[in-house]
Amino acid sequence: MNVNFDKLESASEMLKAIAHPIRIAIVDLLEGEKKLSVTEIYEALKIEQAIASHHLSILKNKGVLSYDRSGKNCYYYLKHPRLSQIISCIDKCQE
Amino acid sequence: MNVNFDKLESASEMLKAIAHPIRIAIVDLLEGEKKLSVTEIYEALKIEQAIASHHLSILKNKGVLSYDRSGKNCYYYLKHPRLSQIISCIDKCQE
DNA sequence: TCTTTGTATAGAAATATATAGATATAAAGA
DNA sequence: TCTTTATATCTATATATTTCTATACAAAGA
Repeated sequence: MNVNFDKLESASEMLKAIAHPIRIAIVDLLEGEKKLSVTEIYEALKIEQAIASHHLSILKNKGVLSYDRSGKNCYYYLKHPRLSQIISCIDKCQE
Repeated sequence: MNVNFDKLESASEMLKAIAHPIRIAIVDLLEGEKKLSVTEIYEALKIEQAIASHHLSILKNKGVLSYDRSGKNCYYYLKHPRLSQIISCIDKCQE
C-alpha cells in the first residue's frame, strides 16, 4: 500500500465497520454477490430487527454495503464482492 | 465461514486490532515477512516511541504480530503473513 | 384512510477505545 | 555500578461504540 494519512484513515474506517461479530456475520452471509432483505438477515442471524438495521446502516455508511429497495423490502449486498476475502483470510488466521 | 459465536468474536477481535490507521500502517510495513525493531517502526511512521509500543502490544495481544528479542531490540513480524492480503484488499475497495 | 408489514432512527446507559504524558524496565557497555 | 539506548506500562481524560427500548417512517393492500 502507498501510505498517506487520508488513505489510512478511510481504510481503517472501512475495516472498523466490518470488525464486529454481527457485521462479520452479515458480510459473510452476503458472500457470492447475494442480495438479502433486512428480514432475511435478522432471521438468519437470530438477532433483533433494530439491531440488524443499525449494523446494516453502519456497513452502508462506511461503503461496505449497498442496497436496492423493492416495495417494502430493502435488499442489501456487498458493494465490493472481494470484501468476503477478508472474512476468509481472518478465518484462516484463527489458530 | 462456518459461523459460531466464539469464532465471530475472535475474528472481530483480530480485525479490530488491525482497524486503526497506525496499526494498518504497521501491518503494511511488515508485509513480505519483514522483521523490524520498534525503533525502525516508529521512525518509519514518524510517531512517538510510546505510541508505537502501545499499538504493537495491541497487535501482539490480539494474535496479529509476534516478536523476537535480540539484545536491546525487539523485532516484530506478522504472525500470519497472509494478513497483508487484508490491507491490499481494503486498499482496492477505496473508491 | 386504516392496518399491516418491513425498515430506520432516537435517546439513554453501559462499555470500550484512544491519546498524551510520565515513568518503569531491560540489556549492554564504560 | 552508572549511563545510555531500546522498549513497555501506567494513569487520567476524552471520545466512540454497543445495546436496549421505544418510536417513527414507508409501502402496499383492504
